[in-house]
Amino acid sequence: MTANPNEKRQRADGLRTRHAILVEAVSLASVVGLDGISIGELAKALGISKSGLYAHFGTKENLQLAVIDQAGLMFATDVIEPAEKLDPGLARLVGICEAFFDYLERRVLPGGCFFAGAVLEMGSRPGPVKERVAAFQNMFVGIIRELADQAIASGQLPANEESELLAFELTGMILAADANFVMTDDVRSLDVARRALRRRLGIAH
Amino acid sequence: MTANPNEKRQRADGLRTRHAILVEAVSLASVVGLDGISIGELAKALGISKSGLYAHFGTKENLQLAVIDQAGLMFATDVIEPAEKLDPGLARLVGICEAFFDYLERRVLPGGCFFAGAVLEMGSRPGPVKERVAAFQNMFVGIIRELADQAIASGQLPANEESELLAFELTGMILAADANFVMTDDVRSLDVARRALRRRLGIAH
DNA sequence: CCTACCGATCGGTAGG
DNA sequence: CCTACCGATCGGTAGG
Repeated sequence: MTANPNEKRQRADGLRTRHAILVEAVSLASVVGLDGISIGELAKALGISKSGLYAHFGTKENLQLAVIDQAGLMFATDVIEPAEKLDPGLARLVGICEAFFDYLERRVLPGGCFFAGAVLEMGSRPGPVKERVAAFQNMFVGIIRELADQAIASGQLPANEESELLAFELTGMILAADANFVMTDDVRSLDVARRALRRRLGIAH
Repeated sequence: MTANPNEKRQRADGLRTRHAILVEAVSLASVVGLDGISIGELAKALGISKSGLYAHFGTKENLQLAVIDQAGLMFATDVIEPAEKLDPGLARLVGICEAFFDYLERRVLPGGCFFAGAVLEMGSRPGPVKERVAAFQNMFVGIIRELADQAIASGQLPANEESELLAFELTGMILAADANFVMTDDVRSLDVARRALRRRLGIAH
């Protein structure tokens, strides 16, 4: 009755526009921050009107939540999924960290890692936006820690390693790599990160 | 001729006001970011008029530069100087990192470490503000690396340690400690940081 | 998705 | 340090 090809096209177009908005917004937010995005600036960058954005997201907060989800999707695609070809345990653990360094090197986003910035930006601002960022962060650190557990259990890492401490150190390397790369724009800072990683995990270089 | 007690009082008052402005601004910036500070909001928090702020700093950028300097002063006082009582080398290296974790635990600033946020916020925004942040970052990492070199040279750390990699790892721990503490507001996250630090440097716990 | 509009706030200035 | 003001932009809404 109500379903017709025309309506489907409209919906598909709407989704495509929505996706284009979010990709641009993630890119913008990586530079100016999640709160630094303005609807007017984003609309201008996309060549549409402000009210077009409101038609899609209603409020700025809803836009921010959608931006976090989109950034999470991109992060998963670019750094988590590539490592899933590797064996669980040490190989995949190293793979994720190296995929992150490669991700920075490819300059996917102009402001480096979206989440590194978002965690420090939103950490002291309670609310749904912070919670959404925290959920992603917990998910990521959880993966790292689980892989560390597997590496320890299988003897790929020393039995006296503690996965909680190792996960802390590795997320630290990821944050430091992002901070250094974004500050210097120099890929050699990523080589430091790669060498520190392999040395810490006792891998030949 | 022109110098009189009245003028001196005025200048001293001016400096006191300036200092009060900067302390409040550092605190505010630790939450909303260096660019997130607005002159109006800051003036309201201080109970003075916007033009009072302009009388002191002229432009927002000048205010930001002064805020960075003030934050640097506070950081030096709270985390670098306390460690200078300790012997150069390993003891002071550990001391600085632990002083940083204590600094977070005392909640000196409501948004955690000012510089951790500022580095990620300004990293991809070229200009004098970024350069001022970078200068402080380079100074701090330089101290860490120098202490690591001394610890290696004196045999307190293994001869096959590389100070560049170790400095990278320690700044990573500092960033991760800040991110976790700010996100969870849980002091136990700092215990993880302390344990990871001492384990990494081979210190008994 | 659009134009046209709202009150509030932005950084900054004039003049004291 | 103040009041009073500037043009620009903010997030958001009305009505289509």
